[in-house]
Amino acid sequence: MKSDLDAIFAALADPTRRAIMMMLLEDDMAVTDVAQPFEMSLAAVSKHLTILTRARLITQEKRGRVKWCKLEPDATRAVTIWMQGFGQFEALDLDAFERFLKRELGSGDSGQPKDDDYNDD
Amino acid sequence: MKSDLDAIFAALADPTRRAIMMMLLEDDMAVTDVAQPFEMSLAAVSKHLTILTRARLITQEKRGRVKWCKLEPDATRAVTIWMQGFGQFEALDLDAFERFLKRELGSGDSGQPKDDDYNDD
DNA sequence: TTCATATTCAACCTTTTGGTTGACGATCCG
DNA sequence: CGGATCGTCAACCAAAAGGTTGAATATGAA
Repeated sequence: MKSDLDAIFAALADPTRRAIMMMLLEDDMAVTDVAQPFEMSLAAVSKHLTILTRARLITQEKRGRVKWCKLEPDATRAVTIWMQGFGQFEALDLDAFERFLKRELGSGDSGQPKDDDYNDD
Repeated sequence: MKSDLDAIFAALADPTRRAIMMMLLEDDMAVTDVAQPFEMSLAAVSKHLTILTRARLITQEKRGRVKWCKLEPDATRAVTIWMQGFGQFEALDLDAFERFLKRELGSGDSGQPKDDDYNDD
């Protein structure tokens, strides 16, 4: 079972998808409108939107024949909490980080170490 | 030319690499020691470390025959600033986000829209 | 009904990613 | 010196990612 963070980071690793996120920051948009500024097919953009949706970074709601895309700002919370553990950031909430870390490590990822010595704190 | 964020997010999308980051949170480590808990070859882990290094999430310093890996906490700053634009986070610094966004959009990524209407605020 | 629009699906292709193995260069130790 | 250890390199491989095109499905409008 893949971690949520896998999907979220992978989704954000693509510049097209980050650009889409920024576009949606201004307003909700239909798939066709999202696609318009890009030099690629509508099908390709549709796939990008699917990836963002599966990562729960956006939601898509169909009204009539138009599918509206909107940001899901809560999704960035997991990432921000994760990131905060690493920076020497003012807003560091180490407790939240620890709790998140336990859940993340407990999810049985195949990429995880077989030995979790470094995990018991 | 690839954005820094491409490399950073891509690096963090892999659970092995995130686990490595968490291990390094506790202490600097030699490559062999980083590899020890994982069920994969030393060469594979060495590649993961190279990817983290190129993303500037860690640094590697060779002393004798041992290469020490250590976290580079500043690197997470770019991500955190980027993320903050999306969440409804207390620590939202919209100015920093806007400046970062301009630089990111200005970097001539092939994945970027040809039209930047959504960018002029 | 018929036509146009909105979006996805399916098949396909190329490049990238994440892993393997074996050989190699560098360094420490006896 | 000779042998063990540390780490990378090179060649290779399978699977996933990101794109294409053309056909299919829904819905809206005339």
